[in-house]
Amino acid sequence: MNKTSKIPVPTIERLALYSRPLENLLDNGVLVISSVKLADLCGVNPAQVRKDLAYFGEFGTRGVGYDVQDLLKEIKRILATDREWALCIVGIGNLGNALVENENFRKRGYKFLAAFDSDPRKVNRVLYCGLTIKPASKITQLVRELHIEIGVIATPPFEAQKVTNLLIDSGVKAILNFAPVQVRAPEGCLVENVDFTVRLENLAYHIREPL
Amino acid sequence: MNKTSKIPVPTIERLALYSRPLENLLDNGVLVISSVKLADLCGVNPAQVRKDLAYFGEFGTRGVGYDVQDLLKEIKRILATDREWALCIVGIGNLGNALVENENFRKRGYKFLAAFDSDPRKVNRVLYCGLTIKPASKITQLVRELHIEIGVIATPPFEAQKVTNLLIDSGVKAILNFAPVQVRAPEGCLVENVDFTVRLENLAYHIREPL
DNA sequence: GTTCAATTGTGAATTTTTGCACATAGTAGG
DNA sequence: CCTACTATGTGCAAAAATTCACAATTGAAC
Repeated sequence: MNKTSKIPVPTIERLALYSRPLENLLDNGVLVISSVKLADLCGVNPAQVRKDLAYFGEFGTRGVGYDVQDLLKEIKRILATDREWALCIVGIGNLGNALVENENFRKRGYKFLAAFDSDPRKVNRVLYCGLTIKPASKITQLVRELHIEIGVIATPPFEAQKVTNLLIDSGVKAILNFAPVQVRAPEGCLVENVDFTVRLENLAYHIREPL
Repeated sequence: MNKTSKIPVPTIERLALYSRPLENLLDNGVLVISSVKLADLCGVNPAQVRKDLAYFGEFGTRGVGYDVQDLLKEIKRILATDREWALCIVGIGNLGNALVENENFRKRGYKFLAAFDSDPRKVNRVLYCGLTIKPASKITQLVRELHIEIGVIATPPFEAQKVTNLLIDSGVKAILNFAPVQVRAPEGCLVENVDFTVRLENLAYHIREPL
């Protein structure tokens, strides 16, 4: 197989999923894991695990399983999390603040190099992580100077699209949007919209009394 | 059609998606919308919109489109967002605080009735939204008393599974987990794991230099 | 009241994703 | 070296989801 051309999108999502328990296993000194056990830890089918991995190569040993350390390294290579990524965040409200201070991002190589807000009362405030909040008017200049690749949006909804356009014009390649609107990007720029209430509505649908 | 039995999971996700622009349209006095326009606003295929809606009934008028107000009402009925839901949150760090204070939840009928933390220094602190942080030891009692249906977890990862078990034993029907671990629930209880870094890794994969 | 343009609802075709089932290959014990 | 056991990698079938394409219906214009 080994054709990068037709990798299912869900496969990529699951690779990220697999890497979480693998990190734990590595920390706990587990050397080898089978597709059955890994699948169980992630709540998926074992054949799925094997097939997902097989898209990228043969990482296992028949009769044995997968070397935890090797497998984790391969997954990180595939997902490009074996390097650092330069991020910026726009909108330092409660959520924006929680995101920029989140150790979890940093630990995985996602580093916030700039934080922006359009509220003059917030500009120049120094965040716990050490960043100084810059005015939104500096977005283009700083994104270019710092070679920022991914923009994170945590503004109120009515500003999200404007900020998206600005970030894209400034050269970011992808956007992670937490504002509760579907922002649109031109061909070639990637956007992920994360809307917590969509997740809640999904839960609510499934636990509600049937119609 | 109209068989609730076999509704695709992605259809439910999209219904929530459709409701966002519909709310805007309603506010802006737009009375009618076609599947083509709605699909365009949500970045999906028009046939998809029609098929998704058709699972639940015939809400449109041929040659005309969908009445915005009616359609929104139907979607809310389907997703059970035409009622209020009782939530609690466990873990009042930066993220937990951002979630509990988030106006967006409240506006859609998701109301936090209790907030818990295991850190004695945080217990009894009063949040901006008016809630007083309670010790984790009160979870079972309060979840029962307040008839809380959905639990939101924003604890550090190593506590998430324990809290999940506790919440389920206390009677919540679903859990929205923001801790970066895959928590597991017994048969019958629903869990959504929201991991921001998975979303970032997905973006990173797609914008990275090919292997 | 006839025609035309618009738009839904849906059967059928297509594409995508998942899962089974088994040949293949490695390990361990005697 | 042979047997028994384990676990991967994958062809193929099944299932799920998406998209096409068109008949059916509506409103509007003349």
